[in-house]
Amino acid sequence: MSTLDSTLDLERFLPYRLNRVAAVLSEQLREVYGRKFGLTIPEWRVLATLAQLPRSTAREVGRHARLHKTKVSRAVQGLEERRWLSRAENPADRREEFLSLTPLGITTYRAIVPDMSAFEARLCAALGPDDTQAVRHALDRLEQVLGLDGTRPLDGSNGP
Amino acid sequence: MSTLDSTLDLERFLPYRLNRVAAVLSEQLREVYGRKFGLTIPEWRVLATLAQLPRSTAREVGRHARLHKTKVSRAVQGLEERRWLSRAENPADRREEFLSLTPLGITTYRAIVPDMSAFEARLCAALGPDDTQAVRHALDRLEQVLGLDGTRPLDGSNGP
DNA sequence: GCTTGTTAGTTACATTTTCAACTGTCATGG
DNA sequence: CCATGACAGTTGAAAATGTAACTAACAAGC
Repeated sequence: MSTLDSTLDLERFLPYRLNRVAAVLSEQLREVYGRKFGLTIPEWRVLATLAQLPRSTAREVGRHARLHKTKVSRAVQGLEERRWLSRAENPADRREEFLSLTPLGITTYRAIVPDMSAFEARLCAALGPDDTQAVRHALDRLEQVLGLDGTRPLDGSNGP
Repeated sequence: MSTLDSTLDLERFLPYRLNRVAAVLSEQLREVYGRKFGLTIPEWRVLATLAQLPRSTAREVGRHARLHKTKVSRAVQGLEERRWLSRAENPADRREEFLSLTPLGITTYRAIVPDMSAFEARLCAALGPDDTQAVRHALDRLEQVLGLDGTRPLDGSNGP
């Protein structure tokens, strides 16, 4: 099949395949939280992260959600404008602020979650239980190898 | 661990995990073809696709590499400016052009491929043979479920 | 020939993302 | 105290991307 000995077949190249699959899923998901709730991807991630880890700082949110600090900063602004998030300066270190979802933000989040869960459930149903498990295992390993499993130093970004 | 019953744990959410893994790989790869050769992601994909399928049209490249036609158009412009690619109008249908890599383009491609292959080889080595196989299987299934395995109608984009 | 509809590819414009420089705060060491 | 350097977060300008409208070419029916 190769025209050249040194040809790389994109269709078999793991990073490319991963990316393509992730891009399709991302796009489909954006239908849910984007079209329906007017959220950008970083905004949704910040929302979801704060629902899970209330009173995080922007830096912590970025580290957890793997968002560059500028994305976090702008997402926080957007969420704050919509009154879905509030800030509280940390008196012990006035450089940083604790971020929390407002009741309105929590309500929005709760309205989104079932859609997201349903989306994942459909995906898993299509895969079937064995292959769902296989996908999870593959991700476990990839995360370990890439140092994404939490046991890692981490530079504070996910590609800026 | 959940603060709310209706909390979605991002760390366990498949689309999010896939995305994060893909983002890290992408970022690391861009070090190779980006920093070293000044290529954008679409440019690299067009280059790789044309190395594999010479004399494709822009549309064919886009379909194969899953790039929106605007990305293909701009990538082709960029590659042409660098004299890595040339166009030849199809006389049978003057709307489309056959795209080919120039000798210079092929040289560049051949200079990149070993880096890419080495990158993948390192990844697979870190995973070990069994888990590499597991990752490939997981991707096979995901591609099937998402209709990315070539057996699909396809709308000509990968998210524009 | 002359519609009408479709397709390949480009371009214009708005939104997003990136990158670097910046502000204000903390920590350390003189 | 007051450097010096590090760090949290913000901002502006440049680059990339997404969307839609556009041009030019084909194709089918009249």
